[in-house]
Amino acid sequence: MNEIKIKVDCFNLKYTLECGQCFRWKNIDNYYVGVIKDRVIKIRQDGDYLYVKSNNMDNLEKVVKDYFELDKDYESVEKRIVKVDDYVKEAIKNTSGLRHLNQDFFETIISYIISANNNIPRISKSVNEISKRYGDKIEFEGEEYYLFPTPKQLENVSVEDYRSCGVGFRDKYIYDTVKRINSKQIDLEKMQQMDTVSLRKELLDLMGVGPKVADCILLFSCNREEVFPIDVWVERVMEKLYFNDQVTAKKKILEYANSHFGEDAGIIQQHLFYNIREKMI
DNA sequence: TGCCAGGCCTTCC
DNA sequence: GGAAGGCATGGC
Repeated sequence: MNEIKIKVDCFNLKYTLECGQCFRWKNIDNYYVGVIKDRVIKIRQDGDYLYVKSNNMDNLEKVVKDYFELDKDYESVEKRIVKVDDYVKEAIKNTSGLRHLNQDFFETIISYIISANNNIPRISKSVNEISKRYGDKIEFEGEEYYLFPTPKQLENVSVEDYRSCGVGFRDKYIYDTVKRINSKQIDLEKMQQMDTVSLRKELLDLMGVGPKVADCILLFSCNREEVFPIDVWVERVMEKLYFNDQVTAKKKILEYANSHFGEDAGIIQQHLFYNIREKMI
């Protein structure tokens, strides 16, 4: 049997993969196809079960559980946050089962550097192009897939090379970040062990990483659920719901989110974001 | 054609 | 330390 079955509670695969936190999953037939670590994954959900296929079946259940945070008791989290207020309650009602992922740190850093002042289709295109050119190729069920490259694999890639992948003015930011990693100016392994405040500071030191990008990296690849990334959508929805539709400084929005949402701010942000985007797009 | 896209950097005050 | 302006590129 070339497929495993995993029981899930309070999990929605579609919401989780389509809410905009990841850029490389494709919906083909009734499967989502993507890459986790060093393997290709084909995954679909039917009710309370996930069905997963891969070119590498070793330890597949653990790999999938780690990536989708399946061992976390999300039902109690949702039960807790619906009590915050009626707006959050409404958002949860529409997006229940949406989880933040545990994505690769390096890939997430580069992907979110590319995300600045960009749109999701073009971000995906650029990340896929970089993978195709510099990442390892894997064949599965007659198709070719590419892993996101390691820093080492990008060692000799030039600013111009990145530019030709469609990343625009962010070419030099990616180049600089990769160079700092390969020259051991920064250590990705150590960074991930840091407390959130120190880690955030380290990330902000990277070219092309500002407050929003840093918070996305923290939330989508480091499990820091207390951070609250504020992009234009979150800004809009927060102003609409909590600031009487008035233009409000991000600093003020952040203060409100921290005090009002507390340790669950990041999770609530995802539900508010996806809920409003689904309605407006 | 002009504006926008899940911001950030640089310059200037 | 806060406010403007510029920025690659594709889609509408």
